[in-house]
Amino acid sequence: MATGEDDLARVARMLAELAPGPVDLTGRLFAQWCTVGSPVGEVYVASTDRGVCYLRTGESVGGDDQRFLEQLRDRLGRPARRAARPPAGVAPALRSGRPGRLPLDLRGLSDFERAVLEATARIPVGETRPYRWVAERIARPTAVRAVASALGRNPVPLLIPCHRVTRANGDIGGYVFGGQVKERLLRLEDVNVDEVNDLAGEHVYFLGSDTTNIVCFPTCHHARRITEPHRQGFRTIAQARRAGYRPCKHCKPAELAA
DNA sequence: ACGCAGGCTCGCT
DNA sequence: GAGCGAGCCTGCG
Repeated sequence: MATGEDDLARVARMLAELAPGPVDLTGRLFAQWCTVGSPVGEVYVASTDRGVCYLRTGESVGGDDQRFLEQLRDRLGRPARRAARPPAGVAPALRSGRPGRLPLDLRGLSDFERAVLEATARIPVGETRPYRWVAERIARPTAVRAVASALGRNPVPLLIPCHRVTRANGDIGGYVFGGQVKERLLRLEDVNVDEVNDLAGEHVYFLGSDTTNIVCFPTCHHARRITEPHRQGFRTIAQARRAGYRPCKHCKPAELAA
């Protein structure tokens, strides 16, 4: 619980920041929150004047406004007021699964955490990537578990699509809101979860086309267009390379060119 | 051969 | 500097 003194100090600092120009005081001092529909039911969304800063599903807080507000306070450390509507763009972003240029306020996170979230945000709707892929994209190829930890602290799930990051062995992996919600989200995005599982059962983690000699992650949009007779499965990228394939430039199943 | 549980390890906070 | 995993790997049954 923050004390009155903490709040006063905070207000003083914020007022100092305000000095330069005319602004909406209320917008600067208070975060705002409201609920909005999403593919997995009502979600609570909080935002500051800089963008969305926190999101929880109604389910995850038992539909209890107070529980959401406690969690928000832990994340934000400043007061929040209820708003009638979410910031512009939030509802479409949730509906489409594409945050696009929706402003997010990720202050308070480490550089590492922000890098993880930024890389994750680039995974297209309907596709998945392994934790290792995210680690490679942020130039920390061995920090796979730290990536997982960072995603576990994602303050804005759904908007930053951490549900699209799955385990290398084909398992769906964990999720803030539970594995079942993760799977539901992926199915709603038309990820063929069953096919991915079937392939993993045969230790196939990559798909290539023998007409183009390109290998992809199985959920890559390009992989899904490979016609049956030309589909080749691979267990590793090294194996695919030995067979004369190169990694897809869209899904980038291997960062290290060779 | 395969699914599973346990142990282990590695960066980050 | 210790603790902590939304993972990974291995060995067993």
